[in-house]
Amino acid sequence: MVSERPSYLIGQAAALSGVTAANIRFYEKSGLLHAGERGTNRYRRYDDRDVHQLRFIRLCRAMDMSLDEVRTLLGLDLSRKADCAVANAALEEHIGHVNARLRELRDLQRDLVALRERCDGSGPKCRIIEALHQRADRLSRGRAPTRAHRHV
Amino acid sequence: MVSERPSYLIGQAAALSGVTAANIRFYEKSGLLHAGERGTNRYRRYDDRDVHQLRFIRLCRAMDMSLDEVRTLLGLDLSRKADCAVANAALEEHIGHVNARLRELRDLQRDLVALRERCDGSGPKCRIIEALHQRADRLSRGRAPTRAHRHV
DNA sequence: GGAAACCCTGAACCCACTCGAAGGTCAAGC
DNA sequence: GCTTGACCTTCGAGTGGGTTCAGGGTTTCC
Repeated sequence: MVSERPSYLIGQAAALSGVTAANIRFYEKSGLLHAGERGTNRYRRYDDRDVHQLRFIRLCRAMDMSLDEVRTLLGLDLSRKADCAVANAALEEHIGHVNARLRELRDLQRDLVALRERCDGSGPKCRIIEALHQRADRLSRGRAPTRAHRHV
Repeated sequence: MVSERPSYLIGQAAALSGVTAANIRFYEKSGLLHAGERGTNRYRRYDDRDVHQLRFIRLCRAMDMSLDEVRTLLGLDLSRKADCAVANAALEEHIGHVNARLRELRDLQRDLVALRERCDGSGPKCRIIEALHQRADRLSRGRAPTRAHRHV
């Protein structure tokens, strides 16, 4: 009896990696996961390296990288100097995105909490909505672009 | 000569509100903005209240509310006590979302910076990608749901 | 041999936009 | 009166990163 490398069906790979089966198929279609050979039935088969790769993708996604960024990282060769520089640059840029988003969210958070404290439930009008409308009026003066978000 | 209320074409309303013309049409189709009457040509016409409403929507969107949340707020009557409670609850929930997202991003930020400091450009392998892969392995032990994000 | 639990594909749907094509309207200038 | 160019109209499709569904095939267990 030959000891074979473990081979998983998509559901098992999903359970092991934390990526849903539907999403695994989606990643395959998107070129992030190589479409390996299938069994006699046409079921997909995965091994430990695939599961690792799925976890890697999940980690990057949890870090808010786009699938394009993940694709780039997956294509890098760890032992090449040039590729290391690429990874560095990608990371640097990504940290910039996250920082920007973090600043936005912190400002937003401050605004929201200030808003909440305006409404004590008494008074003839809802102060919250009133405040929002006043804010909208002030928005009129200094006009800014609608979309401030980057991909993160 | 009768003094008429100002009436804007969609492009002017866009310039005044900071919402693109295409987006204004989209909001109308989505039921956030009432489709008013049109002129003899079939051009949309807007007045100052419409522009205000657009700014209000833009503000809420900048606060990362979903269009559904904005629709709710727009449907509220400022002078009704019950509606004020609704606004309060919506805001409370929204603050919760933003807080959760903020926590995630802060953790992420810490991780990314720690990652960056691992790579000094020397050594035979890229430490960044290596570290990411190790992290992916550790991810294996404690499995978590793929999607941690809410709408914000 | 029948039911439950798994797998397959392809397509539709989600959100919040964004863009393009193809055509209608209007004011200014020659 | 005609052209030019800047507006406006509608409709349809595309984006990213998935999720869900319909309509099947396969495997496993009792």
